[in-house]
Amino acid sequence: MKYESQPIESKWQKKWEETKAFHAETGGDKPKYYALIEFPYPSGQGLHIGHPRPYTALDIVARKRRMQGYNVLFPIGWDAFGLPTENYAIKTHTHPAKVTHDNIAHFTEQTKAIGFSFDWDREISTADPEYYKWTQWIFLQMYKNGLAYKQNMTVNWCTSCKIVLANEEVVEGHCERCGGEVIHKEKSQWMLRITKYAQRLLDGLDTVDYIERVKLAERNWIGRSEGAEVDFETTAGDKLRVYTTRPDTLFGATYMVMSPEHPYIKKWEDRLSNMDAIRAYQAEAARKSDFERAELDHDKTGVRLEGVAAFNPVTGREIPIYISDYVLMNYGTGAIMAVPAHDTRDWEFAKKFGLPIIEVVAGGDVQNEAFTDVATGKMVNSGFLDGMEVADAKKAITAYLKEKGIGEPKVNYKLRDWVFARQRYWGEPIPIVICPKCGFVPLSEEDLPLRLPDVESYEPTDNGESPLAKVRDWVEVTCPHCGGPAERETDTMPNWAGSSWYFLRYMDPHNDKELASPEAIKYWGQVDWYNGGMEHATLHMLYSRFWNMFLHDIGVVPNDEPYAKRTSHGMILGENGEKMSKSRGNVIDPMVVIGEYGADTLRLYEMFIGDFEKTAPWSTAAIKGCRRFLDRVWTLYDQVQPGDEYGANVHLMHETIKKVSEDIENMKFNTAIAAMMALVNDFYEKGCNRAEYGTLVKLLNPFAPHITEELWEMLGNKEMLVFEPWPEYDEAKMVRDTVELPVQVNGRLRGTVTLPRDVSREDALAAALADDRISAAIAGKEIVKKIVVPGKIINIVVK
RNA sequence: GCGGGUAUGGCGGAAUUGGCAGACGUGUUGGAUUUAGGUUCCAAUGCCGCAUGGCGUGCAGGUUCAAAUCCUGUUACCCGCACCA
Repeated sequence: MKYESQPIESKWQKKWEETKAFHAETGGDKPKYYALIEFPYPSGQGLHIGHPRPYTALDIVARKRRMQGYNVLFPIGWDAFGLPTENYAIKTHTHPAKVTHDNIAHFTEQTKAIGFSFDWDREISTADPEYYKWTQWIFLQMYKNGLAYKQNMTVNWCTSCKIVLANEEVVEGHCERCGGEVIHKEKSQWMLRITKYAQRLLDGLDTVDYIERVKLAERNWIGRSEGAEVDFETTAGDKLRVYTTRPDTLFGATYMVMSPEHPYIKKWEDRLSNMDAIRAYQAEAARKSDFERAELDHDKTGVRLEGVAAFNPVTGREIPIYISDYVLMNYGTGAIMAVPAHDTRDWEFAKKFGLPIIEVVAGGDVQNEAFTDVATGKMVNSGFLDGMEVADAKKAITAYLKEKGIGEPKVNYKLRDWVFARQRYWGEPIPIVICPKCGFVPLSEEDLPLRLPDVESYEPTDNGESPLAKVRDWVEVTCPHCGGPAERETDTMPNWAGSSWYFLRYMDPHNDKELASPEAIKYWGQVDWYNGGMEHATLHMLYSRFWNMFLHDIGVVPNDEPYAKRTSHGMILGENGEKMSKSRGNVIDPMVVIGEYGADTLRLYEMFIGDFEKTAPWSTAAIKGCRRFLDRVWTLYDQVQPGDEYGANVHLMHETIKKVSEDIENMKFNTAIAAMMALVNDFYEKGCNRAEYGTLVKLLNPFAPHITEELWEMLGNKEMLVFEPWPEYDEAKMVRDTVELPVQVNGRLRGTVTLPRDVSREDALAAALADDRISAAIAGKEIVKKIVVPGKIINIVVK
């Protein structure tokens, strides 16, 4: 009988669905296990060939855990709000809700065809009012706790999407989504105070099991630095405060630079004689996009303030003040002390403007290049710091500044507050009313969800207002506080909102009283294994950890950290090694692959394609090998001999069980499959019995669940394979009686000898010397050294 | 510029407490089956050489009985972040 994937796959998918084989009940005696994949954005293109890679990987883990006796939660849902859907809706004049509904239906059908063991009873969608009710609820709690605030600020404005972007969404001065140019714009925006959690987000990384590159990406993004804030007295009679990580170089500060947006410019207006030039520079800086700033690379520009200067607090010397756009208003204090001898940017600026460069750390040639090495070098030209190492000088100067009241130690973070508003329709409405009398008034919790109104047009407005602003009968409300006329907030939440807490909703998805019951939250606890793309290491991961920490603080969740373990998969590239895209014409459709080879082959190949963590090019040739392997497993059934215990293959059986079991835990899916292939090759050579074949079927089940269920049934089993116990191995049974030892002469392989496992060193050596090839290789030479590594190798050194 | 990663046959990739380099798959070649193609099966397959043998893990050194693996230097490519003081 020939292996035909299609009827087998339909049969078992139907059976799993009918018996609710993968439904997870909250509670019970079994230990719990929560495996999570990043829920997909249901785009119009349908499932991408990249989706099944991480899904299959965690499906393997989930299926193995069930066989190991765990109560497994492996849920699926839809990250349904977002811009592409809205843009498609505009283009086709279809309601985004309809577009989303259709896309989800399409994704569901495709996803189900691959045979993942998701609990479909827990399916969620972030665009469902029953879901976003709780997204809004969390926002209200943040508002009440002072973590949500509205502020007029410079924002990243995508000129193409007509939308404000978070810093995280700007890539090289361009919109992450559409590639349009991003410029700066003043706008009043809702913000979330993630910076308040900067240190906790950093410290928490020490308590979780994330792959190192994810931790690194998060640490770099948070960007903690230690230094000091120092006050410089000015000729205006006030003090200009700077932040520096190198207080040790204070004696070398020969000028100061303020950001063009620094408020002191307004304050000093009357004293400044060159306000025209200053204003012109400010206007120029404001107009510049991030992209233009990056393009200019390191060509420094600036204007000197005429009329106000500062005094170096340790030398007492008068030093000039400049404004320049290389100093950013939103980091530190918006002003710096410039030490050209020991900072590359300051050095470039000083060279261009002819400013003095004073060496304070010996070891470099500061007239030719800034010397920034802090590990070597001693302090010079620095008064009481002279002769000290940099590290000691830092401590000494910081203590001195504190004592004199001119500075103090300070920690800074690159992390910025989260711009939590989009001028778009297809997102969660922000549940706030703006009242002329009472200011911001949050909706009461009973009024949630605040539903999106039905509208005719979703076009963004040219002035940057949300399309919701045009829906007057929705916007105009009475103030919940004073009863007077008021308006709703018309901005919506960014689409990171819904995904920041979805792992909690899965625990109790149909609860209409709470975001999830305390019992469910307590039972499922942390996500045990969360896998997702590297591109989310700094965005989604930080946002959702932040929300979870907040929910922990207000007593909703028991754990500070939501994810116990985080791993990341590599992208699947086109056959030509380039990223898959329509324009490159190298797109592989997973549904076509399933039609040709079956879902089990697709799953197997995506796991076999290479190291799970690395990118891998698709190969139409190589996938055939996986289908061939399944054909061979299928055909082998007819040759199975009777036998309830492992027979001739007993050593290899235990070795393979160990290898597959461990490889799954270490995400080495490719070598797990290779081991099973080698086992099947061995079966074809030596034959196999029922016990051996049954174990192969079990080991292969998480990878290729349909064919293995069918074979399991053919073997006469009544129960589904899904809950069969995972095979166990015994190290003792892996030991063979004899070992084959390689024999080297002078480090070169000259032969092998087969010896009893526990042979003595002397006997092993004697056997090696008795070998014809070995004796020929050492003939007429003096043996200098004999090395015998038991069980590994023999090496004879001759001269 | 800073941070991280990678480099192994024609191709994807194995092998890391230093111990037979190239598992597994693909591709290729030859053979069997077949009217033929496809499928399946058998054999070979790192490179040079008829062969004994020699050479081989980006490159150049080093440590060691023994190095893809450790050390020093260097090159190329990929991915983050990017004027963060």
